[in-house]
Amino acid sequence: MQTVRKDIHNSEVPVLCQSCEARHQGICGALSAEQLVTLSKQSRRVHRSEGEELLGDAMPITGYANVLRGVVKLTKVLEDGRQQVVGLQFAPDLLGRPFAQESRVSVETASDVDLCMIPKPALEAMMRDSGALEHRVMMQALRELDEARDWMVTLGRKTAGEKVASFLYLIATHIDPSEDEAITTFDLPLSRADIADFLGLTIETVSRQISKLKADKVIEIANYRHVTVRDLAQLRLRCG
Amino acid sequence: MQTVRKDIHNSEVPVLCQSCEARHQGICGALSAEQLVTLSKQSRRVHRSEGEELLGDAMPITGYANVLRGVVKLTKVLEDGRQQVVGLQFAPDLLGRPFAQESRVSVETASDVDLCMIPKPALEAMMRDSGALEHRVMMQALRELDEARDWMVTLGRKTAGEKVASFLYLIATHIDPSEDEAITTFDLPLSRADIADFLGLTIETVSRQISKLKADKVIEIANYRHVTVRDLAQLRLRCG
DNA sequence: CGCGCCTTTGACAGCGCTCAATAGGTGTGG
DNA sequence: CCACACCTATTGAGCGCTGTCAAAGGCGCG
Repeated sequence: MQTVRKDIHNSEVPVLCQSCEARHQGICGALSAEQLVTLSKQSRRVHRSEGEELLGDAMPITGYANVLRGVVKLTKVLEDGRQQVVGLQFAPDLLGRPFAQESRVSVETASDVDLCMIPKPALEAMMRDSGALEHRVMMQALRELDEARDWMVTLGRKTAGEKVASFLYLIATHIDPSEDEAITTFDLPLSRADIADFLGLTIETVSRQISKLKADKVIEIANYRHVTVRDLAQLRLRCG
Repeated sequence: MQTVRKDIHNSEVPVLCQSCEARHQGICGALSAEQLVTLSKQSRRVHRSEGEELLGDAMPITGYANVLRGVVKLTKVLEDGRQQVVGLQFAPDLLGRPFAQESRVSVETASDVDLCMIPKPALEAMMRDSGALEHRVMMQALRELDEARDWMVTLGRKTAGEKVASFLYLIATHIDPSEDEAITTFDLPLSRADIADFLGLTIETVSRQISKLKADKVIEIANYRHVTVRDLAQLRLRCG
């Protein structure tokens, strides 16, 4: 006769969560089946198309959301309109600045995305109950801090060529959360304008640098968006 | 007869901690007198002079430290020597990337500093016991993340003049943790080289922009380091 | 097929970097 | 007390990278 461990028995895991990535690598991995049921009752999956604003800067935060598929960008804008992308969120990241009353960034979809929306009180109550959950949220915040600091070096000290190479390398290593290694062919989840705002450049400079990488046979590009990395080592080298 | 609340009765607070800023605004504010005693037994106050390296990049982390006075800079270096300051820590910030095995930044004193060193196992054990402590550490990490993202806008989208104004404004509002408002006269805690590495500029450009602010009567400078802000509104305006 | 949007490419200008010389402040020794 | 050295900061000249402005090319969609 087979032993059944309660916490992984699928009949106790909400249908919504059964094939969900956030339950493994994401924050829901810190929850028991029981907690998962409680949380899933208040959550709902939604789809958002490319270019939608999920939350504006200085808007009150009403909830959190797990990214299940796609890419979400966090941006800040200066008064005169200059824009900077300050973060990219991939599955299974949690969206939403924990414990903040209002957003300090604008949150927009960079591609089509699937989200699992969680009301703010629901997740925060569960964080108070479960140290393990709060710990996992903290670990994500710390990882985001590491990534932000890595990117500050790129923004402050790299040339345009190095910035574009760094961006392509980042996407190659982050686009598919299930892969540990970099993948060498993928669709860019960002427009040239978004890439420029992420790198602190203009679209023209981004375009020129991409063309140079193409001319140097480091990458190939079809239909503006579909990238094949022909020489990953060379791309890595050009990151500075 | 006076009521004595145990948790604030000074005779129970370790001597080391009695006049310590970290006990109020810093992470130690989350601790009971009893926990404070436990932690203080394993901690020690130390002084470090300007320009000392506290921890190298990729070095194993042996402990945490509260900044009690002075400024500490976190830097990253590219292989060819280009350097970027990715964070500044003022009192009563906690130094040390929580739960990391090794450092991802180089930690150096930017000025003379006083620190309260805490062994890694001691603080982490107490975080496991005290959700309130872990929560406070998390809140600091989230604040640092907010600050890093603010700075990404400065690095990616501001002109040299705006960068220097932003730096001076940051120092005016952060140098003295006891002041809520910006203070208008202070000593720069960073050399021109450090400022340049923080702003992603060269020392020459930093110098030129400071001279311009001086010529425009926005600030005055004595002895290279002592700054008086003559027109704070104008300085704010020039931050972009 | 024609229109609109995104991207690419080109010409030119300007901001910030590089290289170099000068100025100012600090510390030491005569 | 001053002369000198050393270090940091300032100032200047020239150039190159990246931004600006403009036009053309490519893809999707009606």
